[in-house]
This record gives sequence, C-alpha cells and structure tokens, in this order.
Amino acid sequence: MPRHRFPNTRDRIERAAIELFVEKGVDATSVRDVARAVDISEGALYRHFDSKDALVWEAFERNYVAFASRLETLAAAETTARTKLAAMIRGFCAAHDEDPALFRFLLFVQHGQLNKLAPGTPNPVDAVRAVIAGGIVTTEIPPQDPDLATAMLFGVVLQPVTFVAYGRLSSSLTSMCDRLIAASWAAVSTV
Amino acid sequence: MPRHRFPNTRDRIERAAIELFVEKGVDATSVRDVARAVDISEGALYRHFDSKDALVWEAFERNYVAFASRLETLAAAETTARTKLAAMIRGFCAAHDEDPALFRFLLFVQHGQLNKLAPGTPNPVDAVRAVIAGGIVTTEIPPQDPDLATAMLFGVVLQPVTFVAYGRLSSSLTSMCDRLIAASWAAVSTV
Amino acid sequence: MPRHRFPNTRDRIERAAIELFVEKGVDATSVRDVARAVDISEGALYRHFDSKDALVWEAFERNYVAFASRLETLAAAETTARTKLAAMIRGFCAAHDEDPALFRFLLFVQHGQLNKLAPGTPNPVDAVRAVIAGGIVTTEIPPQDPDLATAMLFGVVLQPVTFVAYGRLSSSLTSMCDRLIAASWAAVSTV
Amino acid sequence: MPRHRFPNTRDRIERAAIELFVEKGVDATSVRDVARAVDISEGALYRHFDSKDALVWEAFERNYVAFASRLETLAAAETTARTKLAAMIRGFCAAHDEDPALFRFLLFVQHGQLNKLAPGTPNPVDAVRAVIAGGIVTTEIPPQDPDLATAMLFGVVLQPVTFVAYGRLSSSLTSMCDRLIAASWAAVSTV
DNA sequence: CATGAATGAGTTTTCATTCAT
DNA sequence: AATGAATGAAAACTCATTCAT
Repeated sequence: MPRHRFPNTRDRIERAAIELFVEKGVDATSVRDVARAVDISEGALYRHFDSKDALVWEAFERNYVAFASRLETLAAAETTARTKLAAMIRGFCAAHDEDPALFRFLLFVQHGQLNKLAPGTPNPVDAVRAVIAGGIVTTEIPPQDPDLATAMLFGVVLQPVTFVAYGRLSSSLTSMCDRLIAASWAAVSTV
Repeated sequence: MPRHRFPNTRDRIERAAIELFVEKGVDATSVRDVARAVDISEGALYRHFDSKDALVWEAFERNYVAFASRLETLAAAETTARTKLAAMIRGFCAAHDEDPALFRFLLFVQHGQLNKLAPGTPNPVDAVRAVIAGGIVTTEIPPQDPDLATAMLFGVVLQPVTFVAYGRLSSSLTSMCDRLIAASWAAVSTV
Repeated sequence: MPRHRFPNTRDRIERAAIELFVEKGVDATSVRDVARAVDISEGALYRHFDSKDALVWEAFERNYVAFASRLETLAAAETTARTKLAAMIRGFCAAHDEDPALFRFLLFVQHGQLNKLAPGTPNPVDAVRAVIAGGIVTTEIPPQDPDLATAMLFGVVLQPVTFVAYGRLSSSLTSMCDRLIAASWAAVSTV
Repeated sequence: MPRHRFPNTRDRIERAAIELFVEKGVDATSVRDVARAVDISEGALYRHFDSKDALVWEAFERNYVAFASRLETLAAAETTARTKLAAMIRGFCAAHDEDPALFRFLLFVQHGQLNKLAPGTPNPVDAVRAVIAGGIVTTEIPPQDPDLATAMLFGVVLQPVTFVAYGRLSSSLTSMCDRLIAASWAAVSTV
C-alpha cells in the first residue's frame, strides 16, 4: 500500500536529493539545489521534510534498512556460510547495478550514519558479520576476528564501486560478481 | 626535510586543517574553524594560503605524493610482486598508525581528488597497480583485469581503516598487517 | 449574547489566538500555531479571518469595546466620582480574574492599538478619564491634569497585574481590590 | 575607561537597536533593519554580537543594571523611606527625560526579561521593594504586602510614561515628578 | 606577518497567504 | 467549510574573502 499512487512530491524530492548528494556531497548540496531539481519552491520542500537533516536521514534510513533486509532474505535462502556470502555479494552487485546512485549514497556518502541507527536495526554490516561469525562457529571459516573479516569482505566488494565511480572500472558490478565472490571467500579463508 | 626545524605557522595551519577536515569534513570546516585551532586571525591565514581550496589542495597533494613515493621506495627494495605488495601494505599500515588523521585525509576525505593530479604524478593507486600489472606479466599473478585487482587490494587494506574509525576494530593497523597481506594476496591470486 | 450556544470554530480560533498571543506575543505566534491549537488547517483559518492582522484586530476590538461598555455600565450605576471609580476598579479586578488571558491581551499585549480605534469608540481609558474629569468639575477631586490622574489610576490597577503575570503576586486581583481602590483614590486626591 | 575612544560600531549598533526595538518591537525589528540603521552589512553586525538574542540581552542587561545601581545610589544618599522613594522617583523621571527610548526599552519592551537576570543582580524592582520593606519595618509605611506596594508605586510612575508615548501626556516626566512622588506616597501609605 | 572589521552572496528555515480539490 | 500542497518573500545566520592599519 504505497502512500500515493504515482510518484509523489515527497518521493521525487528524495530521489533528486540522493542524486545530488552522490554527485556533489551532502554539504555541498543546498536545499535550493534540491528544490530546483524537483521544480518546486524551497518552502514547499519543508512541507515534506522537517529539515535538510531530516531529508538526509530519511533518505538514508529507509533505503538502508530495506537493503539490509534484502541481504538477509538472500542469505536466509542458503544453507552454508559460503553460499550465504555469495548470495549476499550477488545482492550487492545487483543493488549497485539497479541503482548506482542509491547504492553509493547508502554505502559511501552516508555510511558514517550507520552508528546513528537504533541498535538492533537491520543493516548490511551486521548482516554480513552474522554470517561470517556463524561460519566461524561451524568451522566453515577459520577462526579469526569476525569484524576484521567483515571489513575485508566489504572492502573487496565496495572498493571496486569507487573505481567504477571514478571511471577506472566499467560500470557493471554484476559482470565482476563471480570474481568478487571468489576473492572475498579467499580473503576470508586465508588466515 | 622540513622547511624549518620548529613547526612554522604554515605547517601548523595545514596540520590543524587536516585534523578538522577528517573530523568534520572539508565543507563543514570553515576557515574560521581552522584559524581558531591555530590561534591566528582569519586574515592571517590568507598570508599562507591563497584560498580555502588552495589549503585543501596543498595539504592533499604534497602529502599524497610523498606517501606514493614512500610506497614506491618500499616496493623498489623488493624483487617479486608478492614481496613488493607485502612491503607496500606494510607501508600503508605504518603510515596509518603513524598519523591516522593524515592517512584518512589522504585516502578517504580527499581520495576523490586523485584524478585532479597532473597525469603521471606518483600516487598510491598507480604504484600498487604497477606492481600488480608487472606480476601478471611475470605470471606471478594470474591473468586478470589489473584495475579490478588493484581495487580489491585497496579494499582489503582500506576498509578496515573505516572500521577502526567507527570503533568496530581496535586502532592499530600494524597489528593486523600480516593478515591483510595474506588476504590481499589470496584475493588477487584467486581468479 | 453568544452567536451560538456552543463555541463555533471562529470563537475557538479567537480564543486560542488570544491565549497564544499572551503567552508568546503576537509576532511570535504564527498562523500555524493558532491553527494547530484549534486543530484545523491553516487554510481553514482564512475562512474565518481575512488575515492574521484581521484576527488580531477583531479579537482586540470586540472584547475591548465590550469591556469598556461594561465599565461604563458599572460607573453609570453609581452617583459620585469616588463610587464610580471604585465600581470600575472592581470591574477591572473581576474581568482579570474571570479571564486573565483576555485581560492581559486587551490591556497589555494590544493596548498600543487603542489609538487605532475609531474616535469616539468606547474604551476603558476614556471611560475612566470621563469620570475623573467629571469629579474635578464637581470638586470631588482636586483640580489637576485629568490625563495624568487617569494614568496614575491605571498604573495602580494594572501594574499589579504584571506582577501577577511574573509570579511576584498571587493570582487573584479581586483579593487586592479594596486596596487598589483606596490607593487609587489616594493617588488621585493627593495633589 | 570606555572600551573605545569614540562611538564605536558596537555602541552604534546597540543604540540603533534600542531605538528600533522601542519603535517597532523586538520581534518586528529585523537584523537587517538594525544593520541598515547603522549603515553596515548584516554580516558585520555578527562580528559584534553573537545573535539577535545576544544583542537584545546585552542591550538590556548592562543598561538595566546600571539604572538599578543609579537608583540604589540615590536611595543610599537619603535616610528615611519617604525621602529614599522620592529620590528614586526623581531618578526615574530624570532617566526617562534623558533618554526616553532607553527608558522605555528597559522598563516596557524588555521588562519581562527581569526574571532572566542572575538572582541577586541589582534591578530597579528589588531596589524599590527593599526601601518599601525597610519602611514597613521602621513603621514609616503601614504594614502591608511589600510586593503589592512596589507594584503600585511602579504603576504610578510608569503608566504616565505610556501615556507620554501615546501622546496623551506631554513628554517631560520631570515636570510631573513632584506629583508622582506625592501620589506614590499616598498610594503606599493608604491601606 | 598579523589583525580585526567589513562585505555580499549564500545558507537553512519560517511565514502569511493562496488555491485546486 | 475544510484540506494540504504550494509559493515567494523575508528571517537569522554563516562564510570565504578583502583590506586598511
């Protein structure tokens, strides 16, 4: 049951904001920039969001939690740590290729907001970490600091995205996905 | 080779700026913030830097190139791709632990400036990429896209730094260094 | 003689506005504040008042004139200047205690509007002044500037209200009423 | 030892602000209005005051406390409650006639700020109240609530100022001063 | 070299008011 | 009557930069 039938102003604002935030950064994007992109007045924007901060936060939180849930669902459909991680990495690649701007907003522009989420809220970092920690328990993955393993896996998957963003890699993450899965598993398994 | 034996005003400005840039972001750091941190007037700052942009750029470029040279020197002292990469990763870890603020400024806050460097200027990305490309030529490293391999290696090394920054990992990168070397090599070798 | 037996929207708006105006001041009270207090939309408020200024003015004028008439009626029932003034001061005290917010709105928040009333419109200042001027003519009150005498009487009666508002005096004016009457008469008689 | 030799910008801002605040009210006076009156930019004003609130507060506090001290000095030079009060009322009248705008700013526009002063700070209300309370102790003044007596005295003295402001009385308070003294004493003595 | 006052454009936000539904 | 989205002007405030001293 969507809030409105067709792309409403609120969603259009959020969308334009995400694109500008990724392009220029949050601080360098003014409320005026966003309003212009949506072709409404600045005042009208405040009917839909209490403040610029609220706009940033709401654009982040909803999508971030949704992405985490998506990852969790993908993992739940698999049985081993290895296949769970593979499914999740495929989820990262698919999400990136479906909507690179949103992906970069969530994982780069606003990733520092992660610790502002209410504790226990689903998030991609904890989703991956839980699978890795589980894999260590079942000995599928050698004993090690699960946080470090999580960091390395994120690095293998996300750093190529920044190379894409700066034109050093071509834009489809999916096309590299098998490689990212293999490399991630190797990184996590080699202690 | 410092310009003066004791920190001069210019260096104190650059130092304070880097710390503020890392803490709050470049846009959110005002010239006033920097001047206050150094306890000089705003006007005085302009005796040393033409503009805020110039301050940001000079703080970035000099240190970034110096770091790249350091990495290249470390690599040059080794003979195989594997030992070159290991030495460079040790260089990353050492640089981070010596000066985390500078490291994060160069590799995160301003990494997007990389493509504003004059082509051919030494930089860490090309330094690593060159070794990987060489290793592929000598068959030490399996054939693959050297940019993707470079991205993955950077990811393995840098992502843990962001986990350190957000308190998810303890602060010494050096203590994880051997692990990062092994994991990087595994990631790069597993195609 | 209320327009309707139960408070209609217009009256509820006026009432809420008066309370907010007294609490925060007219300028600091937004149309939105008023609309929220009455739980209607901002647009709806404009069905009942042409503008914020009109709301302020109508809330003032009607009640101010009504209060003046009430004072005049009280005075008319007495025969001497002294008893007329006493009756009017009792009227002030009763009006305050019945509805302190309205009283303060009329006599403090908007008292500066007094000179915007059409000349000849009944108002408390002229009501009191007329009795004092009459008392001077009949020699009940010693000869003096009737405006100054009016000012002093108003001061004796109204200043305690501000002390009540700031918590320096307890809230019932009626309980001090005899004292105010005696003091006013003394002030006006001592030349 | 003034802060600067000649009328400096800070003082000119404060002065212009007081006049505008009295004329239009604090809320209705914008920072732009003040800056224009002093013929500086809005930004420049913020070099001298942290905020509009700070401007209002600093303009109030310093002058209010100075006025209170002046009253206390006048009272201290007299020996009886009656002569102390007379001296203070002369002080009110003189202060008004010297600078009506400042007087009205302190005693009307911002009088509600009184309870934001740090407890124990000299202020006109407490100065008058102390003399009245003392007079009750020495039986110069009949037993009564000293707060009510203070309120009435303030009323007798201040209400004529509002009548001056609205053109109902001529502008010199000093010319009415003996009358105000007599009336105040009568009001306070008649219980 | 350094200061501190000044500027003007820009920021986020609020507000009274309008109007299609 | 009522709503809620929209507007445009104005509010308070910040900022990079300049310049006389």
